[in-house]
Amino acid sequence: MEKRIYKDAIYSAIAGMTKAFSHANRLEILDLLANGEKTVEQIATQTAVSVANASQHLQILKYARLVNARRQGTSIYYGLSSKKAYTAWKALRDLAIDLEPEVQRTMDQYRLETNSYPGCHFDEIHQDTAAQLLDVRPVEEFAAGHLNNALSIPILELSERLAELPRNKTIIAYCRGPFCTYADEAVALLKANGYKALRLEESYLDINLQEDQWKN
Amino acid sequence: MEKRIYKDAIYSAIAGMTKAFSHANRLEILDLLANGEKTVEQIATQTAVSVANASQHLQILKYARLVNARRQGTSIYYGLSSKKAYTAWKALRDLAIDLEPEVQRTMDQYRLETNSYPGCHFDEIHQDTAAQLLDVRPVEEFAAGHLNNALSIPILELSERLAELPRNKTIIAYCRGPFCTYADEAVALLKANGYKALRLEESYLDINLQEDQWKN
DNA sequence: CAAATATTCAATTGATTGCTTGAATAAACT
DNA sequence: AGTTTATTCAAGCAATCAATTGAATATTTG
Repeated sequence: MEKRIYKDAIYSAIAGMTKAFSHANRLEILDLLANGEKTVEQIATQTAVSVANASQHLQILKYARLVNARRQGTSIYYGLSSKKAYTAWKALRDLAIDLEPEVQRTMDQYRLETNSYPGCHFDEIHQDTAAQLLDVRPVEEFAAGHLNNALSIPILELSERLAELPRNKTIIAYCRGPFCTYADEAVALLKANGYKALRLEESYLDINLQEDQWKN
Repeated sequence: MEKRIYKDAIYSAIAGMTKAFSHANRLEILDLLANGEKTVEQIATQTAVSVANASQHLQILKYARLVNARRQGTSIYYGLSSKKAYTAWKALRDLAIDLEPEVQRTMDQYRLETNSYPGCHFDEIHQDTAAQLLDVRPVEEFAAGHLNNALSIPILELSERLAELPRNKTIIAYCRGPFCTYADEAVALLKANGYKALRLEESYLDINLQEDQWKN
């Protein structure tokens, strides 16, 4: 094999897979699926596209082996194929947060408009006994994996279930990751009801991935 | 700001940056620039495209902030903008090596055709006194950064400079990374001349990045 | 076996991306 | 100042990608 042919083949194959990452909707889908399996319809609804369109994007992700599909009952559940797929998405995400001003600006503006307060990091609070972790994602996502000692109250039920939360602790709300707004909404609601509350910057998967690093 | 508008803005901005990664030639350029600054002409020559075409790809990479440009004398030198950019490329690369069969197959076939021998990893050899690290990249790349205790003999000069290598040690050749063939060529030449030689799987940057992880 | 339902396919149209060519720019050297 | 040289720009054409629509498929459930 010619050296040039070899390199072209390799880099083209990688670029082919990389193309799966280069569409806003597909990134959103990956971010969503990182938190647990979902049906095509759920994905379409939550990312605000048509079912046919979501299906097409899922085909592309499946062809690139970033997600896999599993039939259960009448539906097909799509899920992230591997942790490495999340690692790659996280690397791209962190890079963009770092050097794409548009991303920073949009995040800042959102937090300003919604009067969000500064978040905190897992390292700072995870052995603080005066802090209570609160997972505000849907229950299925909590079931698929969550931080140790976290309480599960989905954001939609939070206003009715405030009583379950300890009054004497700071509530640390977390959700799907840096672009998810559930935790911000939770903090706003909690503060309005007299709780001390903060948003955790990391998601469950970010922590999970980090812990894996120490294992190796 | 509407939640939907916010998410669309964020994911679109990230996808915009990600598009810079989704072309074979641009990946090859990133891989090249990770080893040190180069002029447009050098990049064009080494990646086998026209100068105008290389320039266009570089504009795209620059716009995405993955590379930056610096004028020196009559030429413009392009270089990787940050270590994070390499981290992201490495994450994509590793993911593809892991789950894109075409990449694996091509690498395997190349090694078979060129009778390449199995490589070794930095962990296994870096404090082995019976091993001699050999950097076969061009001198400028060696100057831009190299592994401790490595000798620098560019692949083009290797056949004339064999005498500089210790006969009693195993020569561990390394180059630009997993898709670079210099180290394979070096090992073939060394073995043909009676040396014990192995290819190092990692590049200088891979090790460098790994060491940074422990620092944090 | 038939009906219901979730998902995928196929075809179309418009938008974006990629490469080539030849000209334009801009800095550096004489 | 004029010339050289490296790089970029602009225009054009081909190829690829994206969203929509409506139909087709396949599996479950009755």
